[in-house]
Amino acid sequence: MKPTVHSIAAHAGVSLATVDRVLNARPGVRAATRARVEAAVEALGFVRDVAAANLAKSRIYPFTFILPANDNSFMRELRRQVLDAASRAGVERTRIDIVDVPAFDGAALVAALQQVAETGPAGVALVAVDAPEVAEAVAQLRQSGVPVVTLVSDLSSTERDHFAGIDNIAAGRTAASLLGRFLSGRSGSVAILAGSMLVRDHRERFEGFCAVMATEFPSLTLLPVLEGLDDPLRVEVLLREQFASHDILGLYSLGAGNRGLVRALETLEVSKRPSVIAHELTQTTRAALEVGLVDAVLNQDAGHEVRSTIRVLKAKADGAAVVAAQERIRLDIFLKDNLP
Amino acid sequence: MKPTVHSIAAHAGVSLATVDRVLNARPGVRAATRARVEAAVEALGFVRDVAAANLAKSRIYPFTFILPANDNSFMRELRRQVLDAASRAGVERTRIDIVDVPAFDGAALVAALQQVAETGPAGVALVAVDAPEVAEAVAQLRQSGVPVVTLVSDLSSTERDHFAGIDNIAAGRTAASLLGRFLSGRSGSVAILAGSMLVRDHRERFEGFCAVMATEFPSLTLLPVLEGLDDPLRVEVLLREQFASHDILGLYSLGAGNRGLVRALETLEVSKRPSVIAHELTQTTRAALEVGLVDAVLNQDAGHEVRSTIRVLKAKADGAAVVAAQERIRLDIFLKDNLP
DNA sequence: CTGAAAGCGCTTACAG
DNA sequence: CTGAAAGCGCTTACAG
Repeated sequence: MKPTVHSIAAHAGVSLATVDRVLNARPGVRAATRARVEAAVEALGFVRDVAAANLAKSRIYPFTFILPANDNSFMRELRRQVLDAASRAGVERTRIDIVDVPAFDGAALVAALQQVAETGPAGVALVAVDAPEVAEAVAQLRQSGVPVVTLVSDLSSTERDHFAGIDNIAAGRTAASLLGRFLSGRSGSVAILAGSMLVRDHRERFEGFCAVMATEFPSLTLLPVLEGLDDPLRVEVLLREQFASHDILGLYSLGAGNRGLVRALETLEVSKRPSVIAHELTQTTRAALEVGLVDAVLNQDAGHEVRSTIRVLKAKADGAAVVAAQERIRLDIFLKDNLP
Repeated sequence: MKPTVHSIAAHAGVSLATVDRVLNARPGVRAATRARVEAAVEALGFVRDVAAANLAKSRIYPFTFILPANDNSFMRELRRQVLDAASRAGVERTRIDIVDVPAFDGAALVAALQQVAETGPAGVALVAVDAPEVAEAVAQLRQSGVPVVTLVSDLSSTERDHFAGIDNIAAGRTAASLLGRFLSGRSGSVAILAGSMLVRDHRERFEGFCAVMATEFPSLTLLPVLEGLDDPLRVEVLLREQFASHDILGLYSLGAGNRGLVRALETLEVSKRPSVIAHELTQTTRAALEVGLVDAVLNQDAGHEVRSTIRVLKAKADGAAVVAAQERIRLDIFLKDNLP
């Protein structure tokens, strides 16, 4: 028989209430009594049944997701996944609230964090803007005992409990490695299209991409980064200008706004189309893969990120262990041959 | 307030015991009474708290994994992951037993299935051998109400509740697509190394690979498949023979025994080494990726497969829904740049 | 500082 | 065919 609070109480010669006080580190237990209970826990190898505890507490975990009001496919998908999780909230004893903030706005994020703190959440997830004031607000939240998970885009500091997102440096390196091999041995120019160099995930992809290109594919020349601000129209204009002035062998689109990318590619004669690697599997990039306008799509699974965030927040709230491998967010690589 | 069995009992004017009988479809309830309870469930939108039910039942789910006693790295890893899950079994209310069977042996698998059925499991997972008698044994198990999940290698028939494994045709297609692009435009021979064409996953990878090669890379010629039986020694001998008689541009290793592959590759001068795609990230393939002997490794995450199997078996045992996207096993593509 | 009793939402004998 | 009561493993007022 697995030991229960009853076994512990009997073994330590105390009541259930006292066992509970010790197990939950509540005050008002004499040191000697506490020691007896702890000894019993140790001796019997007691491990508490979280489900039973939650039932007794009628516990539900109020979690808040702070999401940027960014209107691109990926963020819409992320939001959809959070709503999806919210719809399962009943079964999972969670309540999931979404708070919207303007994108790329550290001050707004800080304000949101402070406001959310008031509501006494059991955990908070946010798409971080990598700024010191945000790190500070997160640190305060954590000091008040609220676990915090960064989602998709991380903070530089270690001031969060967990990051649910991909390794963006590895993503950039992988893009370079694939593109370099697709262009094997050829010499020429490679275009790079980013959203904004102010966001950490874009910066990291860029960094990884350049590092591998420089060391492994010296015959390829990187053109200056185009900042498309994830805006399809702007992306299209920038690319068409670049296509007009350079022969492009390869292109790495490391941000969003890929509708503009596709439109620009379509203006090129087939023989002049570059090898292209883009990020995030959306309707647009999927269609582009299928017709061969894009060669590979690097993806992060928003559903996995959201479910993982919830599991981690729950575990942290309970002081329980996390299955690390389960929470690692993979870099998915899609060719037209392995689309889901 | 969420409705509970008490709300239902009150609404229907019956006792808790009767509510329970109806909810669990137990006999001994008059049709009219049953209807009243069902109406109450419907009216109040009741959904039962599985955790509370399991607590009341002191339920643990006895699951059995039937694993081939195949001594290769992947199967060892799969077994390790099952043991890992077994070590968390207490917390998850499961008990996990492993039954060993000889590899590639349908008759032994049938015998194991029948023997496991005797023990009254709440669910069974097996690495399937794709034979009619196995399908039949699985069908019988399911008819007795035991959910069955195939793991890694599937049955042709639909006689199982779920398959926890990758799409092997897509894997083969992806290998061809990558290899074809890595060799862009060049003409020459491509070698294919399989374990055994008797196993469904290897056959499917081969099929997908050939299909894409034929339609998209006609300048590459496929050499006849080498069957290495997942045995490193045999693999090495076969490959060295082939290297002696042909110039090889590319190589797809779709089975195991990759220690032999690496040894054979090492005998070639650097300039003569082919582009290589292999399966399953193991110590051997990881090291080969890192030194550049292998260009890409296609992988299935054994940990994910095992955890997914357990979630699905639990859900099936409870008649609950599965989060489909969560249970999809991805084809991981590893270059040396995105190793975990 | 400590304990007895009731309760979380469900199930299980047992009695009728 | 139906119900009252006890119990699963834990927590929570309340009383002392």
